[in-house]
Amino acid sequence: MRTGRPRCFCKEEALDKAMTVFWRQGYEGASLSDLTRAMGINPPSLYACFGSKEGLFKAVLERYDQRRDAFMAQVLAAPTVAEVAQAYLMGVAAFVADTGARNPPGCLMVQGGLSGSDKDIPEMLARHRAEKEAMLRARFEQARKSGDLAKTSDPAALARYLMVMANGLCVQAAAGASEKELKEVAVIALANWPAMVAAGPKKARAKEPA
Amino acid sequence: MRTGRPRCFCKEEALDKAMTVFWRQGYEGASLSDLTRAMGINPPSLYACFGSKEGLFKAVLERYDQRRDAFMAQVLAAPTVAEVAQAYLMGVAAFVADTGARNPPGCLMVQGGLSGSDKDIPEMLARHRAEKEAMLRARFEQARKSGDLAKTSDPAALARYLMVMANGLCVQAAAGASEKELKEVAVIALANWPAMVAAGPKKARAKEPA
DNA sequence: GGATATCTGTAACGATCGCTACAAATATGC
DNA sequence: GCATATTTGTAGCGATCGTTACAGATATCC
Repeated sequence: MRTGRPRCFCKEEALDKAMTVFWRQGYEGASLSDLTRAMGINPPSLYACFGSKEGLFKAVLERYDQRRDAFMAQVLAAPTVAEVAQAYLMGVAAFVADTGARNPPGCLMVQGGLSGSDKDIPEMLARHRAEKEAMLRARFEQARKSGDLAKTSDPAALARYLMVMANGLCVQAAAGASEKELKEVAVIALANWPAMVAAGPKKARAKEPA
Repeated sequence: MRTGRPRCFCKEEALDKAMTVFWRQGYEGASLSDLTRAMGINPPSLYACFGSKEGLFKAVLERYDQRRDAFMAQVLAAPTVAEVAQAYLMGVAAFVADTGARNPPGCLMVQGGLSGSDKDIPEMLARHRAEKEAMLRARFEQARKSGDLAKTSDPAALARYLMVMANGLCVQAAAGASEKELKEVAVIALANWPAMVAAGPKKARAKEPA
């Protein structure tokens, strides 16, 4: 066992407390005093454990990812692409609406900071979002090989479409939309999914004038 | 004419300079020194003209709205709901991708601040976004009365769907997505629009487990 | 029971935050 | 020309920012 005075707080609990602050107020909007107050510790403990505010945010983000990994695995395990899409969008809609009051509405990877005085945090969050998108894309590419998805379809664009929907749901949730309202949107987005992936998106229409 | 020493800067130009700072860095990420440096004026001039940082942001947001009013009017004037949807999403995709380098990528109403240390700015931006959504909803309600949209369809949900897409495109654009990538997503979102609005979204599916 | 190592709370660091007091500068009204 | 009104640049306000020095507290090692 390690020598020295032991830590007086639970690292995981402290990260959860910090997560809700970053989630609700964003990276720049969360001050050190906000964080230490919520975590129930003093600045030196925070810095000894996490190094800096940005280090704390990284640790929070990793914990956030861990929590969502189970959800993503469940989504990707769905047997058909249509069911993957449905599980993903309906799951996101349920998650980002503040159902249990355990978390703020929206998503840390969006609320955390789309912009800021420097680009570190926005880029970090963008990388994490891109990672989720890559998972969906890989699943769709696999489906195209196995024949579940038409050869003419574009797995990358379909994955991006789902991510755009998910991020849009986050924005709407942060503004106070209800789970019912978000699921109505998800249903619309999914309504024609089977027909769409069977035929593939009509690429020609992308060249029409906006 | 007014007495006293005249102003040395153009209010509109100053607002445009401030707009790009708020757009790129968000409300909280934009410091007074960032703003005054970009605007080419000193703090007292800013405060005499706009009252406060929040006052400046409000003025910037109003100017932003004015710029987008022409676009919204053009969208709403499209003859059919399908063309309204297409004009809106393709127009947004073109706008939020940093085409001309005249503006930062994304949308001020999203990048400006989804979260923050206090809720004033996020709520202000949410109201402005809701205003655009209300315009689309009114257009769809009118279309339902005139028969362009099926009686079984839900104008509010359709308008919300378009807003979710638009906001999602903003998030993706802020992370560096190209206009081509965004338009591919828009095309997917629009691909089945005519069939959808003819039949109306199937409400029953909203009650399926996520 | 020291010696050592780590964590704790207090208290404060320099830098920056949003904002403003003040006097010089520059216009109009008469 | 003189009084009045408004804007300008300088310079700095109190508050808060993220961060850390320091000494006391509490554990293990031997």
